[in-house]
Amino acid sequence: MPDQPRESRGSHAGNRFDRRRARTRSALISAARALLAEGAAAEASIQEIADRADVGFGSFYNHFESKSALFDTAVMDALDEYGQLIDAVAGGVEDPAEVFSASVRMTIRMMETHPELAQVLRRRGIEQLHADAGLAPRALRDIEKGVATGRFSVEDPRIALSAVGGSILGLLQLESVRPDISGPDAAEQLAALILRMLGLPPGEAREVARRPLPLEPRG
Amino acid sequence: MPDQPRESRGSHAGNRFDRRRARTRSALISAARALLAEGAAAEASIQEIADRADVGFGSFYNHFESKSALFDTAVMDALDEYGQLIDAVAGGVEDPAEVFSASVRMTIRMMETHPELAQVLRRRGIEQLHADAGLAPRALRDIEKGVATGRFSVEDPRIALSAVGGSILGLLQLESVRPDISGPDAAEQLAALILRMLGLPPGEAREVARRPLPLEPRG
DNA sequence: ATTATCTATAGATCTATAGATAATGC
DNA sequence: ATTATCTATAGATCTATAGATAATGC
Repeated sequence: MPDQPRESRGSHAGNRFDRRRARTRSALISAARALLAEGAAAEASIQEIADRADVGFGSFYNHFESKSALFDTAVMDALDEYGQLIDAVAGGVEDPAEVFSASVRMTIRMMETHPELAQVLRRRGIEQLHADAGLAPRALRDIEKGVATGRFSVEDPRIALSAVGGSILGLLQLESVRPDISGPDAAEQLAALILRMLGLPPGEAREVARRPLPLEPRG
Repeated sequence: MPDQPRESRGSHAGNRFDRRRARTRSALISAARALLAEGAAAEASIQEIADRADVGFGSFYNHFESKSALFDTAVMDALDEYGQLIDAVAGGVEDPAEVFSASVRMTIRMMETHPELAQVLRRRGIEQLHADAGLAPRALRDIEKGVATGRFSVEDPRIALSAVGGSILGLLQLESVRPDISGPDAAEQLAALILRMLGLPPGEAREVARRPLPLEPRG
């Protein structure tokens, strides 16, 4: 079991020991994220990870019990960051249709604005599609809200969540293998498809999908 | 490089040598498929795979150059079988909307009728979503056909394919983590959502999604 | 005689840990 | 004095191959 610092605080709190510790840990997570994004995670040895992080080999075990523990943490870390980016764009929006539209467009554009994050999402997102924490519960809540207000029309919101989330990951995959298909246009098309799926009339779906984004993505 | 049999024919053709060879190869692929379905593929050693296949360790190298070559083959093999099952159900259907409806419902029900196949599809399907062979080109063709006849309304058929395929994988994932959500009802709901996404009016989407399947799945 | 399979093993990793070193706290 | 990091390494895999064995062809 990795040692715990005497007091656990935010990453930049504590004394110099704590900060150094946090830096090492963060370097390992960053290296793991990069490997995840490259698809090289499965083959990477702990030695390679430590080298990438520019950290002594033994330090690994100060922070993680095993490789898979590190990669699990790195996935959660990436999805947390993803959630924050989405919140920054869609957080204050009232209309559930616009929330989804903005989230979808933002996510697809991440292939260019945040490529590493987008690759992690593409490769590992489906496993987290129904997690009890993170983005999924909020998306579910937004679907239910849309149903309650009559804007959406779906029977089981969890099924709709699966379909919405899966279709986003599908387009990330497409853009990943066909780099010629990309950019705002593909994102708007998908947003319109998803809004139709959720029950908006085609014309309205299209209109919402083309509204200006509430905030440009901030990196 | 694994040796080639003197003549390559179908799996049951040739002399007894060829058949024995084919049996060993097939046992390795089956073991790999089972491991893929269990999610244990990443950690499995060649020794474990050979043991599962009830095959001598060295035989592995008669057939595959590496573990990943075997797993790649096993994924293709599973998706081929998947394609055949889908063809059996949707092959003779004319209406593209009904083709998708039947394919979707059949795929979701595979969680019960063909669990191993469904798990492989769930874990590896997204990588094959835009392959040049297999199911993807046929689905793309059906989308284009639907657009040409006015039944579907989408801008870029490849984006629609991503969304359709991804949403199916999303529901497979949901059923995998929440076994209480399953069965024909979930499958019909997703089929209706997908048809709406492709441009059918909600009432019609629902009607098509509930038509009797052209053929019951045959195992 | 030919070919695939099987057994045994050398050599190459790779993981986990022990102990030394460096950085910081008090 | 305390704590994290780093270096070195023992022991445990794991892969790939060589050579023996078993099955089949002709």
